[in-house]
Amino acid sequence: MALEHAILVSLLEQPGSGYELARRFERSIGRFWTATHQQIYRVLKRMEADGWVVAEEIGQGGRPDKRCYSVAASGRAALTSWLRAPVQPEAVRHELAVKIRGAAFDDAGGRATLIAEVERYRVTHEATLRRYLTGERRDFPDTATLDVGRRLQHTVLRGGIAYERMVLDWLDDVLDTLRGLDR
Amino acid sequence: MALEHAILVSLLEQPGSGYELARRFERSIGRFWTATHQQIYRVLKRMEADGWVVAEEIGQGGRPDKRCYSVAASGRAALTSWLRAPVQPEAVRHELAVKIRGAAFDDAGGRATLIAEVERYRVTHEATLRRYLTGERRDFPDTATLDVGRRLQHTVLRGGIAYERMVLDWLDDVLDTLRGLDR
DNA sequence: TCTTGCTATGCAACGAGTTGCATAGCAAGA
DNA sequence: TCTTGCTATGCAACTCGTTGCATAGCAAGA
Repeated sequence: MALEHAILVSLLEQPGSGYELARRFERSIGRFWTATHQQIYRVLKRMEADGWVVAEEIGQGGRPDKRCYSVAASGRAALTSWLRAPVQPEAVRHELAVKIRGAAFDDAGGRATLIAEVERYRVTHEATLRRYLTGERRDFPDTATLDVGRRLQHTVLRGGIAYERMVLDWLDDVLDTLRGLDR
Repeated sequence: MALEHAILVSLLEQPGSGYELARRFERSIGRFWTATHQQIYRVLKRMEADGWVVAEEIGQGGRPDKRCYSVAASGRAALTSWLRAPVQPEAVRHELAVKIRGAAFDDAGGRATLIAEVERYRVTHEATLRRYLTGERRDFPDTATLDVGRRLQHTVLRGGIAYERMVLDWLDDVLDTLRGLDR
């Protein structure tokens, strides 16, 4: 029941179409709330029916019309009351941790495969960290002069950076452990 | 499609009933894969129908029978092939991050409420970290003499500890930022 | 020219996860 | 004695999320 709220925040930061939202979820918002375009379109429909957002039809000659959404008063009210409600505890789903414990029940060959997978996984997290750091330099060059919204965005990004650094350190630990088992 | 595999790992570490599994998911496994008892019972039924696990009925005089599950050969084979398959990228869902960015669209009163929420949230993560550290001292006192399974369990626990420490540091950062906005 | 890929939206079917409720006996404490 | 809480399992209804597919025109490069 929270994709609505992520969409409201994104639309308040910048109105846009379902397609544009889907791309933002791949980049910015999707760092901490993933969603596919099908999900976004479906939820936008419901939000429009509930009067949380309003759409402006934009014809584009030939192509399907683009529906540019922005937040209505009742959507903003819904967001406010959600913002003030208690934070729910996270539902953790960490597949890799399950696989690592499962590695006790595989043989050395299987563990070698897992080591290769962890290395690949590590590369993607390295790339994510680099992307975050590049974005930080680009979007938040001067910390002193930021408005409220930008300061909050920067704090969330710092959280992403801290997370990626922690993951990379832990993956090194995991690789050491896995390599130590069959040697 | 992955709760099955978390259950297989847990049953290989120690056979048990649906109820016992549910309690393990609250404590140990649930640190990185949450599941309710309803989900676990339903999936166990399916796994039994597929021949992945076998149940031993244990009458207990009066109470409903306890069904003690253990992993069958085909379940173990299914786990092995899953262990060797590529690790899926995590689907991140971090409600608090959405609320922090949303705080730009609330007033000082709303942000004060959020600060109180973040403080409460921080207390729960402090408690989690303490629980992990206590468990580490209890279950892994002597690192040198551990078998394969225990070493892997310890590595996963170290990941949990690193995660909680990172979260606590970040929450301090978040609190500083939020408090700085309306002062 | 042909193919690939991008913008832009959407349906249908399925699988995963949540919530509320129900049963039922035993044990411990107020 | 009465209530609360634990062990132990489960159904039904619902919402959330994923996967596969479909349309349709334009732009860029092989």
